[in-house]
This record gives sequence, structure tokens and C-alpha cells, in this order.
Amino acid sequence: MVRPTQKKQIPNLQQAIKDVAWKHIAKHGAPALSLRAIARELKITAPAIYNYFPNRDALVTALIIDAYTSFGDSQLAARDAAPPEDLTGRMNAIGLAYRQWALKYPQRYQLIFGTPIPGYHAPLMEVLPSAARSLSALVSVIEQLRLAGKLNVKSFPKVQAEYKGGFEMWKKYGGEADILSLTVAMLIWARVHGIVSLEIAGNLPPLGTSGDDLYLYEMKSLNQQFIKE
Amino acid sequence: MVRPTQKKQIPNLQQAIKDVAWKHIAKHGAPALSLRAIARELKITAPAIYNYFPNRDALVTALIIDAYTSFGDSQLAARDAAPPEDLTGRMNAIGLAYRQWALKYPQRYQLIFGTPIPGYHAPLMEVLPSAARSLSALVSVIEQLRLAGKLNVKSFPKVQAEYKGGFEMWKKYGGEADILSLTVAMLIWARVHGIVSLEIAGNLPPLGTSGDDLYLYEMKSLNQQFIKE
DNA sequence: CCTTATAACTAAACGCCGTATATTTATTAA
DNA sequence: TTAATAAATATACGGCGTTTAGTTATAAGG
Repeated sequence: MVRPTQKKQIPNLQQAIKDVAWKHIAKHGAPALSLRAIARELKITAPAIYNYFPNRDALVTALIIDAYTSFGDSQLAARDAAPPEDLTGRMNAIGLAYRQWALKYPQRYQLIFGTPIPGYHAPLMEVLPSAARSLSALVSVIEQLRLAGKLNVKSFPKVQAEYKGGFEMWKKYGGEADILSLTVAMLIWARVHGIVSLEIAGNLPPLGTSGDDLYLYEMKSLNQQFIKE
Repeated sequence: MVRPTQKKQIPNLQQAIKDVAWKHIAKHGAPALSLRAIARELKITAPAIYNYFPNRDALVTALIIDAYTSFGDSQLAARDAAPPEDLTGRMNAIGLAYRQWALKYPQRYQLIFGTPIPGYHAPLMEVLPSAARSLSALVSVIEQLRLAGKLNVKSFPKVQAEYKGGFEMWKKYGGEADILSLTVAMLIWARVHGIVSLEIAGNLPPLGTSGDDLYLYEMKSLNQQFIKE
């Protein structure tokens, strides 16, 4: 006859599962994520989790979307902390926030941009909205630089037809922007990701405070290369 | 009394295990690596592998060292294919070879520079020799550029004391070079790694042939920024 | 030639894991 | 009060890395 609502000892079990998952990821790394371990900590049985996530990959996808959202919040907040007319100031704020977020949540960063879960591949259609949003801060500033005629892209490689299509989804969720701006954003993203991912993975020698200096140097390089004046 | 040597149906089982491991990694990705699956394919039992590797991590370490060696061979071959006096030509050859190797062996690239194995962390002391050698091609060319006075590093961040120590091991295995050259090499490495890792992980929109153009653009940027004349 | 030490293997088991199936429990509308 | 059903448990399967104990084949020493 009816359709009961939800009750429970734990009020919002769906959220509690994600919370415990993040706690385990922070402590033992993403690859160590285990439904059974989560269930143990919540004092439920492992199959109970399947009422909230159809399988482990779905949980991981939910975590990735949350991580993208957290990352995107940080990016947008950094952008909006600088006055709208100070475009280079916004650029720098975004760049600094990128690394700071990554150093604060290295496991989340690797969850998003690495491939730390055995056999897991993120379903593009589910993840893309939050992913594109997280990069929209950078894209929007570059687009405004372009509109202001401050984007220095004289010798930029010509964008080819086959390559334009790949950006359509990005534009849909990341905000309307010229494909040139999207491409420049991608290049900038690749540069900061290069340093940050090596740093987080421990593939660079211990940099100490010089890590900051090197990162700032790269940000200055980007400014000089891509921004006029 | 005695100490038997080795026999067996499979002559060099240690190598055969690694061969099958690479086959599985190429086909299903590094995270899917399984001792039992390797054993099945070799028609032995899983514990037999423990005669050749004390545990799965040791096998992974051996694979990583092999991958670094393959990668380093490719880098050194690219360097030596250009005449010794053509330093910018050698730089470009190394840069192109970097991406080509990564695109040819994406799973190996992720095995080295990603963190694809659950709970695995590479033992630095074992891996560093082959790792440093793989970057020695780039380092050597930059060092020669520096010695020739062609390295443009006016505004380069000052290297701090605490940070010098981290490079000692690198220098030991990667060839003697000024710390300035090592730092520039690191920065260049971070840039190419940024693009290549995003590309391999599928985090960039499909670039088609524009992938080549963008990569070449970044290589040109590096040339213009760091090399005089 | 035959014993004996031992490297290299197999058999079996342990405790993990994700997940499917069947069953029980608790809630709630009719 | 009853019937429907969401949400949990109980149980089980096959996979994993790894440990332990036992077997087999080899080769040197007497």
C-alpha cells in the first residue's frame, strides 16, 4: 500500500558513509578505500551500503564530485576575493589557491586527477559538470582578459576543427568562453598541474620553502607569457 | 652438503613473471595487477612467485625500475641522435621523445609517475638510480647550455640551503651538474609532465592532431624562456 | 651409487575484499 | 490491524595477497 520514508539510528547514512570514506582516504589514501571498513566503522554490515550506492564505483564517483565541488569552491572564492577589475590579481589568486588546495587535500587531488582506484574510471557525463565548474574560475578570468585585449597569444597554435568538438561539453558547464580562452586555460592548468602533481606524489626532491618560490616563478612566467602590459 | 641451482620447465621464471606482469598491465592497467592471475597464466601456483619476489610490492618495484630504464634509454637515445654541438636540437629531441614514450606506454608512464598500485609506495633508494638516469639526458643538455652561457635564468628564484640537500642523490646518479641546471631541468620536467599526464589520464578534451601542436607550442615556450639566442 | 641438503615447487588455509541473494525487521499508509 | 515496502542483516561466492607445511627434483659428498 505504502512507501515508508527513512528512519535510522544514523540520521543521514548516505552522508555518513561519505564522511567516513573521506576520513579513511585522508588517513590511508584513496586506494585503501574499503566498503567493509566503512561499514565496520559505522557499525552496519557491508551490504547495507548498497542501499545508498549501487556499488563501490558509485561511491567513488560521488566522492569525486564532492572533491571537485570543494576544489571549485576554493577556486571561485579565490577569484572573487580580488576586485573584478584586477584581472591579473584574480589570476594570481586562482593560481595560489590551486596549489594550496592541493597541498591541503593531497588525497582529494589524487582522487580527482590521478587514477588511484583499481579498475575505476570516472563516468564523464556525471563528473563533468562539477569538473568544468572547478575550472570555470580560471576560464572566466582568461576570457575577460581576452575581451579586454590583454591576452597575448600571437603565436598560439591554430585550433583545428576536429579539436573544437571536445570543448563543447566544457563550455556548457564551465561557462561560455571563446575556444582560444579555453585552450589557454588548459595550457595554464597543465603547467600548474605539472608542478603540483609531482610535488604531491613525492617525485620532486624535498623543496622546503623553495617549493613556494618555484611555484611563484612559474606563475610569473605565465603572467609574462600570456598577459599584455 | 649442497646447494642446487635452478631448473624448471620455464627457464627464466623471474623474467617470465615480469613479462606476464607487463602484458597484464598493458592490457588491463597497473591496478589490475594480480599475482594469482600471473601464476594462472604461467601455470604455476601463486606462492611460487614468492621464490622470486618476496611480495607483490617487490615485483612492482622491479617493474618500475624496468620502466624507468626503458624510459631512460629512450631519452638518452633521443639526445644522442642529435649532434653534440646542437644543444637546442638535443633539447627538442628529448622533449619529443618524452611524450612519444608516454603515449606509447601510457600504463608504464602511470606506473612510474602516478600512484596506481593500492598501498604501494616506491622505495626511494631502490628506484632512484634508474629514475635519476632517466632524467640525466635532459640534465646533461641543460648543464651544457649553462656552461656555454646559453641558459637564460636571470630572474630565477634563489636556491635555498635547505633545498640543496634534496638534490644530492640526484646528482650522484644523474650526473654531476650545477644545482641551477638541476632546478631548471625540474621545471621543464614539470611542464611536460603536466601536459602528458593530463593527456594520458584522459583529463583533457580529445585533442586530435592539435595535441601535437599544443605540445610543440609548450616546447617552443620553454626554448624562448630558458635558452639565449 | 646412494645418501642428504636444499631450492623450488604445490596444497591448503587465513583474513581480507566487493557483491549477490535471501531473509528479517521496522515503519507507515490504508 | 493489516499490508506494503524500505532498510537492514545473514550468508555465501569467488577473488585477492600471503603464510605455513609438506613434497619433489636436483646435485654435491661420501
